[in-house]
Amino acid sequence: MSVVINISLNEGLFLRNPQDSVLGRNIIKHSILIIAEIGFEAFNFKKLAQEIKSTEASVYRYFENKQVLLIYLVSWYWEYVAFLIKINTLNIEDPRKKLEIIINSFVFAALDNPATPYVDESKLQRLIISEGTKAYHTIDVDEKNDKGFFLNYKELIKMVADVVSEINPNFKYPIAFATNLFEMSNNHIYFANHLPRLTDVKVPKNNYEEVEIMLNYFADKLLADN
Amino acid sequence: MSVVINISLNEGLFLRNPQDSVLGRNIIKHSILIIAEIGFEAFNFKKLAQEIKSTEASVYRYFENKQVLLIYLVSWYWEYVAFLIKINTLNIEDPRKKLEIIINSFVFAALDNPATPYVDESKLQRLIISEGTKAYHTIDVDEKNDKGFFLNYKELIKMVADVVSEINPNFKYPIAFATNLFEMSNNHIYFANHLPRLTDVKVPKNNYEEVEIMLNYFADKLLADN
DNA sequence: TTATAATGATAGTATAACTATTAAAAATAA
DNA sequence: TTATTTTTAATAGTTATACTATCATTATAA
Repeated sequence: MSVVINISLNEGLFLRNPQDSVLGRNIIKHSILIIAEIGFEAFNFKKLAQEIKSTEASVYRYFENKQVLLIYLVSWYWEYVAFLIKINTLNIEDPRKKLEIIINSFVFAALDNPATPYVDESKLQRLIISEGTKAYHTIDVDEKNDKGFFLNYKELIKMVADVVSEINPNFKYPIAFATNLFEMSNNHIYFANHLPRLTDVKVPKNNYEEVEIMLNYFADKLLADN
Repeated sequence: MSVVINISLNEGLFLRNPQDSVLGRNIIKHSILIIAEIGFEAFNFKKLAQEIKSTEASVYRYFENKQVLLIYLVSWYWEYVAFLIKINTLNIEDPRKKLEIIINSFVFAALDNPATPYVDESKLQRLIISEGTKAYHTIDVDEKNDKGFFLNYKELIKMVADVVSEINPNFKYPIAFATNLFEMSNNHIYFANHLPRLTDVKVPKNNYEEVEIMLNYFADKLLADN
């Protein structure tokens, strides 16, 4: 028996659902691997097609262009993190404990999950950390937003912000703090690996424990009732 | 009489110092305007050359490529913010007051300064907000870092982190908090303008007051001695 | 089995990101 | 002031990217 998680994403993100065919799943799988390896700028559909022994034209039948494919991958990740949070907080009452699990889920998202056979979670997380914000730092962000391309991220943030408000209803910026937790998590892993003078934490051998401790420290200070 | 601020940047960032010639200053001036208008991806040296009535080849004599030009602009901005902070905190003793001025300087950086005749600060800030992180989110970040391309940012962060430690020597993550102040400042202005559901603040007509208040709120909570 | 859809193979266009060469103009030094 | 050097402009060319179009082939579904 095997369980397969099916992540559902906005239909506008693709021309043909990549989850429904071998070629589609290959596109997802190998685009993650290639982008994680050579970076988003050097990545293109020709290289991807060569890797999966298909053609550029075939890849274009699934995704409008590489920018939208990136948004797809990022949305997939956000949905996956939301899924992890939901199952891990299922029986938890205490909101502070819930937030702890949320923070831990950012880290846990790097563990490979056999229920997602065509996604290497560890590589995908690396991609998110180094390329993720390029998904929404584009000149046409408003049009893309109108098409609902960022809904998954917004829903995830809303979920976290609600927990923040539960912990301390008087805290004035629950949404900003929720987005900040994500951004900090990604940024400081990146800084620790590449620009260590921009952070206080270390991540030896991709052990993100210090990042987790830091985020909880920030949460405690910010959400203390004083 | 006129005062002209000369920002000094790492020599590795350019092939010929753009501050030393009319063409060079034109490159700086118009690259800011064009990138702020059409975004970094659509920007290229041909469009820039057309705008300043020069040629692609001439632009290439100043900058290796558009990525390095972006780092130059971003570094220029960081140096400028550092300069603003220094003159505005000159006679201030109280570190909490200093941090308030630092936070205010992020906002103030958008005011046009006649002492920098070839830089439109307001446009440059918009560029930093929407494209800034692309300067260091590149596959060759380590090599660029080795060449000292990000020193200006690091120095600025160090200066802010020192103030943070002055306010509360027991605070465990002064550097992370300093970088976070910058990132939050930029991100939440961007979110307020493009993805409002990712923040709690509003920036009507580029009035960044709410962002300033939020950052000070975070600073107070985080640096309170408890 | 036939129709329909998905994929592959191939070709072509416009633009980007450079590099090279030579001539003209501008700056500077003798 | 002229001669020399440096900078810029004009032009052309190369390789790669980001697509689009067409048609043949293969898989799938009715």
